[in-house]
Amino acid sequence: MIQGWHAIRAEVLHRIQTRIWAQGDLIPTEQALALEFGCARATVNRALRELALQGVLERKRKSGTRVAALPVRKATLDIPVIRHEVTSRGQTYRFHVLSQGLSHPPQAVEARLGLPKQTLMIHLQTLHLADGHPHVYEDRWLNPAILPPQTPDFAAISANEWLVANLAYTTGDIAFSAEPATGPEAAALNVPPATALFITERCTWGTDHPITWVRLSHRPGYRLQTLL
Amino acid sequence: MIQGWHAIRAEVLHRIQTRIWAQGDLIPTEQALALEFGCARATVNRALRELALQGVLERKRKSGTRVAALPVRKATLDIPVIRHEVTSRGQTYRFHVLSQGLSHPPQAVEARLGLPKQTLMIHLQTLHLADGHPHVYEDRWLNPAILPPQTPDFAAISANEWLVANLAYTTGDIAFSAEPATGPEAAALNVPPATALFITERCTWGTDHPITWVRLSHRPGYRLQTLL
DNA sequence: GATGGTATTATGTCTGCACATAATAATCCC
DNA sequence: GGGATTATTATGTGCAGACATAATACCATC
Repeated sequence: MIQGWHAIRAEVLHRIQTRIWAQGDLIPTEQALALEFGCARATVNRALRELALQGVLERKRKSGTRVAALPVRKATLDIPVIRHEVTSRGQTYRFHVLSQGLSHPPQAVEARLGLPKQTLMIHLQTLHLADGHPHVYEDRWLNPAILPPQTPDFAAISANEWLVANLAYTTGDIAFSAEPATGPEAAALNVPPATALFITERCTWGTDHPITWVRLSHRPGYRLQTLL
Repeated sequence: MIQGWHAIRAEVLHRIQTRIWAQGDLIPTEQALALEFGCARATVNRALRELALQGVLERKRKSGTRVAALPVRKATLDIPVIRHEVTSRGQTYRFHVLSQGLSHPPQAVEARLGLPKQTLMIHLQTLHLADGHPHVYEDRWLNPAILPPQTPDFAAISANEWLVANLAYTTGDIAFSAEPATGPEAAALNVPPATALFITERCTWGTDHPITWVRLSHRPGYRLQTLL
């Protein structure tokens, strides 16, 4: 006897893996499965919903549920605060603000954040260190409009942490790429120019205003990893 | 009057954003919220569960639900089949198998897949093209034990697609990094040696056997992007 | 005071039922 | 035949109530 939505999910997955239900096939209705498994429809629904979220099944009202034909696998990445990423590996964390100032961001940044031209923004360049070694070079543009009258001391608390602590829950997007180290990056990370660096680029918006654009250049050897 | 779990989720998020419930705070119990919103506890549960999945809330039995103090943002990436990635941008897709053979994988690959030493594996090197231009260079090791007696023709169907079509639903892990182009990569992608390349490395297991190890070297300029 | 059992509590899950909604199939009318 | 209307159907969501489970708080005992 199968019970619990976990078990049902497992059973359905099993039937897919063993091709009892092949890719593209329509599987029985929730009703039918509930009857077969001897449980309520809600329980079957819970299991199937989970699998649909994962990309294994495709569901449509009235049409029914089918096994995804060309499954787009979904991987979930955790984006931790840098300090956590470092200390969770048992390393000590420090950071230096390399430069801080008010200036006009490059056009690309303005455009990405949807700001009018010639907006003055806070420009921060920070080096994050793990066990004293360069770990990440951070290049950040920050919308001054979202800061309190008394600008926080970003030498004491990193901009990243100040933001997550003070602007809870924002939307945004994130992109990963590989790029050759520019001059400042190479100097900060202490690597030869044009070294292959893993780049994280993030844009963040609040409910009404753009907040920040940040580009993280990770030390060589950095890997972003997750389970499928 | 608030109704629907979507609305409840939005309301809770709003209260967090406006600091009615600050970070680290315990929020009211499902009971209490259900009473306040005039709905069933199950509905509140649905909304809170969703937010917990997203990393906004942390829930523990008996302790209650609290706003995540240092939120680990979770980003979901779609890992499409390469052909889809290309054609969905309106480009034409082709691929060439550069080499195919049976040999001993490097020790690192054996170890990652948990195979005994000196196992013979199928080694495939493939170049994927978008509009005729190199898009991804693929270096794959494939466990022959999982193939049918009659080895499929990987010149006709890419190994990637053959696998998703024939071995539905597997587990595995995936890692992203930046590395300088090696000789074969540079040659295949037609870029100077040591160019910064975005690398995807994936390991896949079936229920009992390891299946494949694959390393994808993306053309310069490639970005992996998602919403937060 | 330390230790181990017990009560309490908030979330996790399940059941059965109901209605809503979207998409398809069937039908009717011109 | 063609187009608009009406059923049908499978999933989406809701409710009220129940028991399970994990974690904590409390208390009795040694």
